[in-house]
Amino acid sequence: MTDRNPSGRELEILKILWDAGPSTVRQVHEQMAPDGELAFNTVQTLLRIMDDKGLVEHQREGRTFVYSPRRTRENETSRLVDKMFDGSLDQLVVSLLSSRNVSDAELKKLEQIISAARKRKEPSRKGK
Amino acid sequence: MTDRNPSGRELEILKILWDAGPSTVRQVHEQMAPDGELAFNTVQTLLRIMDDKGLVEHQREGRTFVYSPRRTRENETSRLVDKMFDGSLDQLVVSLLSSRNVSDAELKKLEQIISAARKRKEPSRKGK
DNA sequence: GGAGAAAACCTAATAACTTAGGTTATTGTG
DNA sequence: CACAATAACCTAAGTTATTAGGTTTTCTCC
Repeated sequence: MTDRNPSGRELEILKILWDAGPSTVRQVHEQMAPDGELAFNTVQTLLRIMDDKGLVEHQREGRTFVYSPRRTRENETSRLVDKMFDGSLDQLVVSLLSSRNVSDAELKKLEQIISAARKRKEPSRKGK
Repeated sequence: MTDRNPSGRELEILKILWDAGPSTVRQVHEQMAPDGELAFNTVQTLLRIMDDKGLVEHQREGRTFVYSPRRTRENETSRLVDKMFDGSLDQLVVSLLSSRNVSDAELKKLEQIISAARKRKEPSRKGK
């Protein structure tokens, strides 16, 4: 039970909580089903179960519960990369670049992100 | 039915097929459960169901079936990124860099991968 | 050809996921 | 106070996932 993965709907809810921050059942419901494709109660049940499983936690706010994700998107993604690529970030990126059309602007941004990460790493390479 | 996601075990099996190439039930079983934690029949059933769902396909080879994945790892990953990050590759990478310790060697390799992708995209243009 | 092994095929039970209806408690309003 | 609204709580039904035991088929070897 240590690390069961979130199922489809669970992931959907986690994503909403990641994007929107701590939310009430109502708020999550509105995000998931703005046109009522899903009952309020359904979302409520899902959240309660996820609470039991430790995927989210809640806090009373007056008489309503405010739910927050327990796992960060970072960790969740990391687990996925481990699962799909044995942890190889390189492989993941190669894979993504080959499967989707990435704009030059995005590539450029990526380049910057990487080089920034390298700079952050380099200067402290003396300590050991 | 168009795009249901593979569940835990299914993903595990897909990964084996991606890594090892087309395999028989026995081969998959040995990969998944070298010490018999899972029955042969279990793996066989999983593969048959995945076949029904179109996640894998099979081919007779003598009297045994050889299974191959129908979806590429690339596509599967792509779908996941869409789900978690609304398709933003940048966000994904930022996220991963923050959640794991990436070696400088790996970062360097990443840089090369990306700059190669850029070149492929705009052969006529110059880098900065 | 028959015995044994290995494979596919059939079946089923349990657990987990997904959905939502009904019930109860709280609170704000006329 | 009574009533409507809103929220949590309880329950359950239908579906999918996970697991594996039997059964039948097919091959191989003596």
